[in-house]
Amino acid sequence: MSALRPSAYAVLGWIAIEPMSGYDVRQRIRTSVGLFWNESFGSIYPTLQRLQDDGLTELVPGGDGDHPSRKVYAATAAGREALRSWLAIGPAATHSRNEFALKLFFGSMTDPAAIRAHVEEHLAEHQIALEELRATVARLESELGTDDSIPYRLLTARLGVALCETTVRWCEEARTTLDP
Amino acid sequence: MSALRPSAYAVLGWIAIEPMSGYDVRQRIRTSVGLFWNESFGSIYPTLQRLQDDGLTELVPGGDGDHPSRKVYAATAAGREALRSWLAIGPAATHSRNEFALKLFFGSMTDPAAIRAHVEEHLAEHQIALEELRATVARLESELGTDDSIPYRLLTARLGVALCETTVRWCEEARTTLDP
DNA sequence: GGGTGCATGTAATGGGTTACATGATTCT
DNA sequence: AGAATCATGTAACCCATTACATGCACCC
Repeated sequence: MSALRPSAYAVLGWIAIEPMSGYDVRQRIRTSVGLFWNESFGSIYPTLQRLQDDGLTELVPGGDGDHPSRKVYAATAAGREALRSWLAIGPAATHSRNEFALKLFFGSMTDPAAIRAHVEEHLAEHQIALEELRATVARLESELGTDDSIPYRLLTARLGVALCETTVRWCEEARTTLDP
Repeated sequence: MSALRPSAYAVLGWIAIEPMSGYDVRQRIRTSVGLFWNESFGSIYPTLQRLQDDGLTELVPGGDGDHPSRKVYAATAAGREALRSWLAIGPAATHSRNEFALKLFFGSMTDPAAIRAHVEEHLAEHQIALEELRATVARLESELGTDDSIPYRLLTARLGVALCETTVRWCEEARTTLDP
């Protein structure tokens, strides 16, 4: 029985906040910590199986019978305890694979117009992400006090906003610098 | 013959800037785009073999005979062309695995003191990274005009500085928010 | 002599992405 | 009726990390 990977805790964490399906977990990860973490279905469903086998989650009645294949998972006491101890140990170093930054770095070795286009695209993407994150922050602020998880989720969203704002500002400056 | 991965271009890119060894490539990646990309030896050496097989790099005399095992690679014309076209196509979406952000997000489910400790550690790491990046920016600014690659490397370093500054600021605010 | 840094490489493991496969439901 | 969304799952492939293995050089 090998140790659970961070991916497993990303899934378990959401289930511990609120019982939900694998499909839901994916949506939630995308729209909450999506900037910092993501999981594909091909990872989530096997992970869910593993969590079940280890007794960290359990199936609960799915509410409505609209989607018969839908399976709703909840965290067990053992699951919450596993999560608690994993969260307490120091996080592994972040390793990102930012292809945009890589291509920018080697930008002198291709067409300048191509790099300018990459910057524009990067800007557009981050402007969209920024709007979404700001909406998330506003929503979480209004939900303060309703759930213990909100303050932490808010902090994370605010980090996302701050990083996106910085990226957007940098893109706008870079656009000027790279202007032909 | 499958397509080259981004990793291969990260290696090839540095070799195209200046002929160097696999060991050098690793150092350069760490101290330049390290915040956005990293490669381990276990990835670099096989990649180098692959680049050789594809005729994108070639071995050149190593300069001094101090380290007889040292192999210095240079980019061929074909290598530069492969790099040029890869750089021009739109970068794939960034996917980061930021375990710190993940643990913060689920922070309500563990000891608050543990999360505060994570924030302190995150702050310390980014303060160090920030100093290094500022030194890099200063060095690159002094080297402007000596090489075509400098302006792009400078832009990348400035993005790193901006993101680190934002992270440091966020940590300092979070420290206050999480104060017991 | 010992520790650190330079230098190259291999092998195994493991896990995540991608693509594939299927089917129900809701909305236009 | 068709498109989009909800929903679960499998299989293969790939590749990156990790650990292992080796040896020289330099400095204290």
